Amino acid sequence: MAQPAVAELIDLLAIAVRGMQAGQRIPSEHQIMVKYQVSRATARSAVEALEDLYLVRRVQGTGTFVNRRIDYPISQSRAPSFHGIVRAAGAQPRTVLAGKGISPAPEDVGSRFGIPPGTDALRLERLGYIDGFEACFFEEWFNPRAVANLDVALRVFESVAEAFEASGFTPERTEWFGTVDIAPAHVCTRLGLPRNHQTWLVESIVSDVDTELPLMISRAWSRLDQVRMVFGASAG
Amino acid sequence: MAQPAVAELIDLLAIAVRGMQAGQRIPSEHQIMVKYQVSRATARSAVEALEDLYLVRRVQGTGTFVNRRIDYPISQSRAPSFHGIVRAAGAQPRTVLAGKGISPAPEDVGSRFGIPPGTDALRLERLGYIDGFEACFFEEWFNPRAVANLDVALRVFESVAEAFEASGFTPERTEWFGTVDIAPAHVCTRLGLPRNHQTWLVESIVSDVDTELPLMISRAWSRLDQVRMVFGASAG
DNA sequence: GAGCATTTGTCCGTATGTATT
DNA sequence: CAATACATACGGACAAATGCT
Repeated sequence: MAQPAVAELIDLLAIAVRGMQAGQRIPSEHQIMVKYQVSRATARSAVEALEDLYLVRRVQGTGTFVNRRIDYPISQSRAPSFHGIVRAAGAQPRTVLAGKGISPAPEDVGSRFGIPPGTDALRLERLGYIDGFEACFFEEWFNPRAVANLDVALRVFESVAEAFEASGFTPERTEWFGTVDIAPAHVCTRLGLPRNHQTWLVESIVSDVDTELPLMISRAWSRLDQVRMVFGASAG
Repeated sequence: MAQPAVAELIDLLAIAVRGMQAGQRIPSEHQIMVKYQVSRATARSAVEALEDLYLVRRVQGTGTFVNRRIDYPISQSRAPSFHGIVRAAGAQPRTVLAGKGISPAPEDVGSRFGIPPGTDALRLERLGYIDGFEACFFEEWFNPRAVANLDVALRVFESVAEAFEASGFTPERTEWFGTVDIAPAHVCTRLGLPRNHQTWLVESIVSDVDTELPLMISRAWSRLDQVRMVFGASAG
């Protein structure tokens, strides 16, 4: 044969999947096995390949479903509003508080904020869902010089950006870097991933556009199968 | 058992691999099978997992070898010199011309260059190697208003950036975006990847810093197992 | 809650093909 | 040519999660 049986099967399934709607269920491994006259192992590895291409999402005991992936632009000018970006992509955002604490800021965070070593700062952990699936995990440190009552504000507003704006700030991502890396164990757990899995990693510093006061330092890990980060910048 | 046999095996192998030097050979699947008392399939899928983590590189008929991955920073200020970045990471760069042609520039390229539709422009395809392995594939369009004799210059200098500088320009990446995406078939072939494989994709516009004249528009696909792109920007 | 069928997850053994040395 | 090592494929078995009765 010109190419291995799996490759052929992957092509056929990929075409079929692309013609389906997000959330729809694809044939089970057993059905694929019978229909295409291959062994379970072959059918399985083909479906695994589709998963590697982020075309499907598999749930043990239930089935395999067509996956959707949204574009997530990251640039200087754009404020880091999870809700806004997800909605702009036509999907349903949701965030839940996954952890909270006031504790001494780590050295690198504290020096950015311009606060004495050991100063307490608010730290939030949030979990972002897209269309009901865990997609992003945020770890955020807030500058106590800027947003003393943010804890309260966050209960009213759905996004950090809105909370900032309500406090009279105009948040802007002034510094950032992004890459793909292996997520720490506790992040994998939160995102429902196996250990040592690859994720997007975006670190950013958000400052007030007028005063240049650093408002927040955040780290965000995102599932590759849920979002496609697009990093960019332009001189204009 | 607390966790599946594969997971345990992956951990053990990952630790062993991290303690080895780049290029060294790891035990064969058969040796792993015997040593850890697992089936060939289990040993194999563990090694596949190491490959997914970019820790090893497998060569049929030869063996599996410890892989090295270099950081590849992308930012506004940094000129896109493949050689410089690879050397800075302590690895051996090499580029070869993979294709060349003078043909009418596509519309999006032409409009950026400010040339009439259908104007001929130089297009280069280059293949970048890191430590002897295919790592990046570049597709570059050059502005005929800026670098008429670049074809000649490129035979003298090892990098595009140097050729520009020799022509009196100070090249700077003025606009760019980067993400991870499935590479086109011809790119996968060049990079020695199976079809429909994920790669880094970086598109950038390089302009002269003084005149703001666009010099080059390039698209670069890079193997995830060879480079770790780090995108970033800062207000300073 | 218990029981059952379905579906994916893990694991084993075996055989053959293909590329390299 | 032979040995080695990875690539592909088959078949069978059981575990774990889910959803339904």
